[in-house]
Amino acid sequence: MKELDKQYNPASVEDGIYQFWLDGGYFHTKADPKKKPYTIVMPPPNVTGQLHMGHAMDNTMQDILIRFKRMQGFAALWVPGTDHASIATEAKVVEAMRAEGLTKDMLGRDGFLERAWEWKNTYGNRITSQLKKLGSSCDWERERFTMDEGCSDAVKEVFVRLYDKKLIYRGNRMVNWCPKCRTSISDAEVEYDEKDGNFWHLLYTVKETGEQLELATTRPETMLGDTAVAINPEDERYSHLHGCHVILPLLNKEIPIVCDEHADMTKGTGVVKITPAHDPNDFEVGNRHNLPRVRVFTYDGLMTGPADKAAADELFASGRASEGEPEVLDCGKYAGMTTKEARKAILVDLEAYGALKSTEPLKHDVGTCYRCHQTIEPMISKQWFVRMEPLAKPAIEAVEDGTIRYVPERFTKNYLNWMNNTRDWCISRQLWWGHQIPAWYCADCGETIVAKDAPAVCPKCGSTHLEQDPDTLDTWFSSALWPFSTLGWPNEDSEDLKYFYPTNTLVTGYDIIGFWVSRMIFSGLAYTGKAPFDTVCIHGIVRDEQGRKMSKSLGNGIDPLVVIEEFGADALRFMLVDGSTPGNDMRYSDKRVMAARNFANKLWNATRFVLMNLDDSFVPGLPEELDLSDKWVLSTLNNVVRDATENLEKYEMGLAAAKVQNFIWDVYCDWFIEIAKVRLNSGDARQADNARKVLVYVLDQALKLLHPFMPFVTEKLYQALPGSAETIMTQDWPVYTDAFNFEKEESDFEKIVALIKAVRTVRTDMNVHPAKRTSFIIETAAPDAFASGISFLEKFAFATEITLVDKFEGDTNGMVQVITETARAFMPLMELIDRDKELARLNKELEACEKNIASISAKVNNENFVSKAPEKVVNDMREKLAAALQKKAGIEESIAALG
RNA sequence: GGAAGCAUAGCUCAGCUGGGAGAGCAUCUGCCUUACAAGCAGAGGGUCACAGGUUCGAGCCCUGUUGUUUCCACCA
Repeated sequence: MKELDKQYNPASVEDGIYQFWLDGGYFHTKADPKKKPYTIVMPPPNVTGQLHMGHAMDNTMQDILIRFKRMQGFAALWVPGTDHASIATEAKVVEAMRAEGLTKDMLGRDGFLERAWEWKNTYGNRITSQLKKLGSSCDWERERFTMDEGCSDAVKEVFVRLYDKKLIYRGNRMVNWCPKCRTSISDAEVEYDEKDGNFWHLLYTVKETGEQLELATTRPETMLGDTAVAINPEDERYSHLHGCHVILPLLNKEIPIVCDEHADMTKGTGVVKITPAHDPNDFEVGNRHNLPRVRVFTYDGLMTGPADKAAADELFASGRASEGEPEVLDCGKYAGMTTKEARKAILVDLEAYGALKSTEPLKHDVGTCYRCHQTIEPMISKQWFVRMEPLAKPAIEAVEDGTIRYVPERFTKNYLNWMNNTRDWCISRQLWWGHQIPAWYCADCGETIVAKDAPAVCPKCGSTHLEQDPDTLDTWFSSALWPFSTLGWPNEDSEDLKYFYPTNTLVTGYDIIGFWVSRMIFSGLAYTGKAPFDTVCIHGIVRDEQGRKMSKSLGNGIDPLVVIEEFGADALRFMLVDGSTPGNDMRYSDKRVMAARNFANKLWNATRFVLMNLDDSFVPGLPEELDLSDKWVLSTLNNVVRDATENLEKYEMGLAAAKVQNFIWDVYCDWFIEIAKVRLNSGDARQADNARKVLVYVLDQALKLLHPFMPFVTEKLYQALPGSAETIMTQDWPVYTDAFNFEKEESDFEKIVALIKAVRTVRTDMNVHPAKRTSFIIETAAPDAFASGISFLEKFAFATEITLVDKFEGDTNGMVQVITETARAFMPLMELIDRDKELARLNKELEACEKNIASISAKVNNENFVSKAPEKVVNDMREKLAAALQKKAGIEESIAALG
């Protein structure tokens, strides 16, 4: 038999095993009419990314499910791929260029894209090669990229379809603008950080009455763009001002006082300044009251100046300004300042003007860009939007009617909340890296043409002066299509699409339900007519040992690759699921990785032991006769098979892992192997062979149960077993069978175990050295059970000869007595201990036993309990009472004998 | 402002449709027992956050309170 090292060294075998799997093509799955499909699409990591603990957990869970289903006989497909991550990647490429003194403008679009693709080709495989280290059994032959040809085609197809249905439109709307990334971002991409700020109380003079109207703002620099102040129509304090005007300080410009619900009477003075071009709420107010929109910031986050104004004026003069285009103010002395500088300067001037009443410190949340954490500026900008309302409706229904199920269920609410409140989705980005919007504008007649391919001439005027929209689409626009764009859509005839779609399980973190999950759901329903998956399995995030989020800025991230290198991928994987609950966050812990590593080593050594006991003549299979321990271990295994399978089917991976581990360590290693040694060393060749057969059989099954969790070590060990196939990956998942349902033997064996444990406890208590063995007399009402376990008792209870009696009548003098619920053992050990101590021990046991009896009888004697509790519960309780009474009697007799 | 999660042993966490509180780590005591010291055999350690309620019976269900984390919305 093959020799194994004394310690398992994962680093030396994992890469080889992974290569073996790749070479064997075991990850590749094709449409197979004989099998049922099971499909997972991997949430595509960013090409810019490096594997972090979140990926490790996410992919471990997916791999567990895929390996489990594959072994169950499904055509299990796991589609891997990467996301182009427009903003993140573009930022990285720009950064790399800056090091060479280059800018985007210097390279131009084509030159920049060339660089970006180069970058992608160089670094884009990093994350996928890292996923391989983890053991991910994805079908790499189907690896996709959101900007590959197929995905790009799907994107264009969707864009054109939505445009034709008027579900995509272009217009001047309020968007979140990141001046640093120089692009719009969607509402979902804005993160709110709490920052220290001020509440500045300003005074605007009412033109008609001359009174000073007080209002408060956190952003005084926007006042140059104010085109009204609002009061609530119900507010009696200001009813006399309806129809009046105020003089905007610094600009000395007359702007109206308007009545609008937006002005909240309970807040501040109830007066609010209205800047339609730079605040989402003010934008709405502006629309309601037809207020002019005056833009005072440039798209770089500077105050607008004469050139900006001139450009805008020219646009208006040309008659080409689109509807809703804002006017631009020349901010004069503030022009060119950053908003921060402008704020300072304006405050100084307001104070000098007498318009600054007071300053009040205030902590408030400021919207920042999720990528660069620059403060975002709400700006009016001409962008493309997806009309969400009609798309959201079916997506809500699909979850409400159970077509799609969230696990754990509570995330349904999270999703529905998102879907019910979603606003139109801004999908255009002022970036170059991504899917360029398939819209062309006619330079001659202004016509917009939306098509998958570039039109040769303008269909309206025949002009050839067509220019494609320079913007690209939000990254999530393409990842929303991922479950079907990766399977061949929009080609409806695609075999893969027909067979593998809809997919089954989506595994992802709760943090991207809004970003991604919801968009896949409405997209799948809208374009394929089908929900893209039936189950969304949501997991939490991995935190550091102190419970903090792992983040770059804290520098507390733990590199999974380093952990894998030291402890093995299996250990990391096991740690990430063992003892975890679906949807809950978990903490990374070195100690727990080590515990998992130790478990792998334990399994390794158990297998080593089994193999050491085999020779070339060994024939695997179950023996014809099974002894008590065989039946016990098979029965226990059988239960674990049933329970772990059930757990996996319910996505309870943590429970499944714990049960399998418990079986392997506590049942198989600690008891069955030890017990099998009796037969192995008995000198009885037939008995020894029986033991070998059961050892190998159970080990084989256990390896299969553990394989989804710890693929590497189980593969390595499986291959070392005699009679094993070439890989464990494609072996049948163990199934529950009535043939192994040995309830009686299980219970008999447990009686013996109870006695052994009791004897061990007493001996440890009394400091009896293991080498000291004694004869044994066992008094029991269940002699059959103990008779078949004599050899076990000899070994584990340190017995020399064992006598079984119904009732021990001999001299108990000098006997230590060990009492369980089903037996009473007498061991001549008295010379080793002191009688008073022994008496104290027995009395203590008696006390515990009596306490136990009291609590059980309280129940059994309670008429309400007996009449209302289920019969089984009552019977169980009665049995427990009987057993406890028996034990008590035993202890009492022992005490009497001593006394 | 709305919603959700969490609170169980010293630490980190499990605990199924309600039926006598569990694991790992840590601690203490013995063991180099022929697979494994990354191990083996034992032991100690819990008012299941608090207060009510439902129930024969509550860690689990309901209400409230406190602490904590997160998501969404708002923030003139």
